Amino acid sequence: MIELSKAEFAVMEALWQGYPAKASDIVKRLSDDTQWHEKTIKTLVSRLVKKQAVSFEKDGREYIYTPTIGREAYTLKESQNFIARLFRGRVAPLVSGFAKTQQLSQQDIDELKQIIEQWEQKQGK
Amino acid sequence: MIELSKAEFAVMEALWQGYPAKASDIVKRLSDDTQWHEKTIKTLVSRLVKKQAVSFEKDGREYIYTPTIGREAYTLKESQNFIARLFRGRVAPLVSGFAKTQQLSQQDIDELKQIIEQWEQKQGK
DNA sequence: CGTTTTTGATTACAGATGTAATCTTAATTT
DNA sequence: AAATTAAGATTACATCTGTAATCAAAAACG
Repeated sequence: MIELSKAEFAVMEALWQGYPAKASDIVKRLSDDTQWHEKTIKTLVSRLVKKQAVSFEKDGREYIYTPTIGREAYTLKESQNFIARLFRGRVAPLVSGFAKTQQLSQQDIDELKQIIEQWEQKQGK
Repeated sequence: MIELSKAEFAVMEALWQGYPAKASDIVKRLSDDTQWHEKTIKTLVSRLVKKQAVSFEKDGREYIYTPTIGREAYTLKESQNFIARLFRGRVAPLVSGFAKTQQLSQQDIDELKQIIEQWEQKQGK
């Protein structure tokens, strides 16, 4: 699986916001959230290309970048890994921690209920 | 917050299994799960001491190690960070990903239901 | 056309990480 | 007592990460 560092992930977020995108677009988007130097961002983009998380097409001397992986797919993989490592693959303990420390909102609860409902539908139960 | 690398976390897991514990105990426990060399494990323990995730008492020339942070507290912090970074702080999207890819068990569902129930009790609703 | 700017490529460099090996010193064994 | 072993301390070293600076080449500007 493609592994991204935190900084690389932040760059992916900027790209996922809209693609294909030029380096300058990515830089612009990231300026809103970070103080990263343009050079830093370009280094990160290069590393993403090398890791094949991002592909590019040439347009004159500029490159037009596109993510090769979707945000959903990536975050799901990461979540699975995380949950496997910390909670032996089960999601409930994580949610439980949030509950115990009052970090669940009404919205979370509503969504969880819906997830459960759909799950039960699918189980034909 | 104390930051642990993956390898360091694995060592903490071994220590959390039972403490205070001698280095040799930790090594023994980890042999079940990993192929790490004893030297490697001791290096990791030293780094944990340096990071103050672990403290020790001398007993002759051996050290007796104790974690300074609990597993629950640490994994909660990590989870918060993770969820903040990937899902803007909300757990439901993560659970939703698991649901979509059939990674929720009946047990997960039961536990989630219980969490919800308790949450609603607390909200006095 | 020469100069400045801009783009990506290459190089830099310190700290973290994985994964030990070597060193020092004290304990154990013979 | 001499030799071996074992514990932690120190050193090692490649790779990854964060964070750029410098370089080469092409484009835009004057």
